[in-house]
Amino acid sequence: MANLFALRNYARKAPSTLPQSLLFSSSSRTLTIYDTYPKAIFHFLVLPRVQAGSAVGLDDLDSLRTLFARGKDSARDVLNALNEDAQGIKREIELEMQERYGFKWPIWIGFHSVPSMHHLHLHVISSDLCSERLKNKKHYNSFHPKLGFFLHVDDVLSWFDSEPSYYEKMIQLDHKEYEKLLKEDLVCWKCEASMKNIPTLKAHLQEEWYKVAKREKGKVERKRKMEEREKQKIESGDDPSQHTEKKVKLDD
DNA sequence: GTTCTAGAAC
DNA sequence: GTTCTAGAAC
Repeated sequence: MANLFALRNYARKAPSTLPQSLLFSSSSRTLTIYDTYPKAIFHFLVLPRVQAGSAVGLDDLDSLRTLFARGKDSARDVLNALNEDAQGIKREIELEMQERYGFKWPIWIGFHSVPSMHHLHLHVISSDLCSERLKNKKHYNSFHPKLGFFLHVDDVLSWFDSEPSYYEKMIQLDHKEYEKLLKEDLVCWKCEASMKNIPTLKAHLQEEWYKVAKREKGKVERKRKMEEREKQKIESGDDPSQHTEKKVKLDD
């Protein structure tokens, strides 16, 4: 059985003491770990660290709810720090996508509205959702980008600049309401097709990702060929920019 | 959060 | 008969 307090224990230690197989990177405000049970090709968790002298303690960092309870300014400060480092992780994933696959695809950054482990954690996950570890409806629906259970970080940050009544409503994070969403029928987040069960959905997600891969690789290949043609034209003295000049003169 | 497994669904 | 889901875990 997984330890529900594992993330809290990671956050309270010096990042350098964590195993290399777990720690991806760290900053003064956060640490980023590999999700132990990744639900996509790339899946990281960004965790806030306790700041020396800060009024926000380990208990306040337990979840979005406890953080919001600590006050609006404190919450905004912690969430901005998480978001900044998550954006950096996203850029690193994109480099790795290019390196390993020759193209990149969307990455989602967000929180689960009802957390399953103690200590606040921001998911940075690639949109393929292709993973051996994605095994049931709850897993899938918790990352569905349009269902509502997965709270995109940009949306959460927008609460701070919205009407106070909306802010107060959103920070309630009614667990009962959000948990209902996990029971919803399986629908492909990309093409909206209904899926009768998990194995069918997984095969479909794989197909959707292959389609993206094929299209993106095609783009790269077409670009390469076009650049090659342009280069050959210039080398053979047939500079296309000269054509424009001649045309202009003819028009005179 | 996962693993295990009974019994529902096909 | 096999696949698949969903709830218990002492």
